[in-house]
Amino acid sequence: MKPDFSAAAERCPVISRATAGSRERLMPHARLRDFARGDMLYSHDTPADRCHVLLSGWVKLFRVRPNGDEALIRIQKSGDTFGIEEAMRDEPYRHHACAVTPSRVLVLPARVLRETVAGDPEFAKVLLLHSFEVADGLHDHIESLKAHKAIERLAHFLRDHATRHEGRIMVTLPYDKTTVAAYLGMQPESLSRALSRLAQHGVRATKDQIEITDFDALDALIEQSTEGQD
Amino acid sequence: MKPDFSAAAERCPVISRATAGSRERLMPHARLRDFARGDMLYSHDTPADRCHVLLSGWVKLFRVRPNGDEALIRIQKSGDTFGIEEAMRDEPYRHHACAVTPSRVLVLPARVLRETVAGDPEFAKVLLLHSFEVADGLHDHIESLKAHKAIERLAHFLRDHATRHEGRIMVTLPYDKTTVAAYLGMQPESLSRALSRLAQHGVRATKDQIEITDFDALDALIEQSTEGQD
DNA sequence: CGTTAGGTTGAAAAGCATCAACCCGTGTGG
DNA sequence: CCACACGGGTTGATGCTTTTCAACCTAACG
Repeated sequence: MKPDFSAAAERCPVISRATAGSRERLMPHARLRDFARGDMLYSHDTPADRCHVLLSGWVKLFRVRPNGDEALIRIQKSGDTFGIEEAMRDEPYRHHACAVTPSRVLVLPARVLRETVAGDPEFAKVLLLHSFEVADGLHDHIESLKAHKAIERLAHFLRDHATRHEGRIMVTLPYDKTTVAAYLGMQPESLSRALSRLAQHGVRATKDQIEITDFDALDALIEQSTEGQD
Repeated sequence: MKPDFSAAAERCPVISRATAGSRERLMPHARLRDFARGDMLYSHDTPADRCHVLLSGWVKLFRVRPNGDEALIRIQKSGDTFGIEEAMRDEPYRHHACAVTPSRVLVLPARVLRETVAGDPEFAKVLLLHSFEVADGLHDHIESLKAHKAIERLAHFLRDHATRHEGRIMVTLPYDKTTVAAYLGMQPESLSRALSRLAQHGVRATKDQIEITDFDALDALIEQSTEGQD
């Protein structure tokens, strides 16, 4: 049917692994929605009547504490799914979801998701394996929050987001620095200072570009906290 | 069959919700194992040929960084399951598992688990919902690591572990303080100091007993960081 | 008894947050 | 076309939080 959908499906770790039957059951109910930066996809504690597959852009999942602070839970990239947990259980969403860049999203009714799981054991297994992968990521995130200090978490983040570009290793921050800071569990000011301190470790940060000039030096910083003395 | 098993099954969020058919398939292959404090249940990067249900005691899941530091990922209590993710995927374990108190564990071969999932769609769904609940806990943990400072995380921990006892609210730390500190993402020294500072907030800590003398005061501390000024 | 493991305490330093000022590119309205 | 305000980001000064390192305590145990 609509060409965007099948291309999108390939990138989604859930839909791309679903059987043809499940896809045919799911996709007719899929709607495509576009969100501008700052748009809310859904709100904490509202009924999870739909789940989402991110086709492009970035979406943050967060809670708001009464003092107004945001606690950033997760950041979703293209291909990621969210709202599935709550939709499967027919519960309210456990957090807010907000686009941090312009984003295109595939929206599926919760009811259809549940019916597909009920009708296709293979699809349940796909969801299960996907859920394990998400949990893996959460474990890694917890480990880094407990074991690394701010500058190391940032170094790790940069390494993960680096891309080669005409022989140079560049990092384009996927969203604004305030959000990066929240994701890494630090204040924006600390992020700014950490970034300048990384100049000593192979990172050159200019106005709106970050280049890794010495990948090994950056690596050494990351591995150092991880380096044996025995 | 063996009486321990059925009693245990009721407490386990996975097995208690499995169908009778799945239980009959699983339980004949279950073995009961006891571990002393400090015993390893399994090691990081070894083949996950079995998964575990904790019947009593406490088990920590952790990684070791080359410098010898332990990064504590999760602490499992009675009824919790671990190793399922890896066993389902036939992958190596993603962390070490070690008993922090004497522990009794139900051990199931990975093969039987996978066969049960393959044979019973309902069981896959139970696993899926369980996996969601685990992820919920990880989200909460991440939020608290990012948004709360050490003393608040400790206050929260104490509140979660408090039990009424002849009208008094007592907290018995389930395992040694070094492990509690690692779980909360702080150094043992910081835990010790945080605990004494909590004396100002309705917590009396003696030699090996902790009493919450003013539950509201403790609550106030936890909610404070969460308190609106708008 | 001496030893050891787990825990506490103190002093000093590092790390990070906070608050305020400031910078700069962008957009808006006079 | 300019003045201005605004959001995002940076910088500096300051203080709180947490770590680090060392010493010390105490209950348990051989």
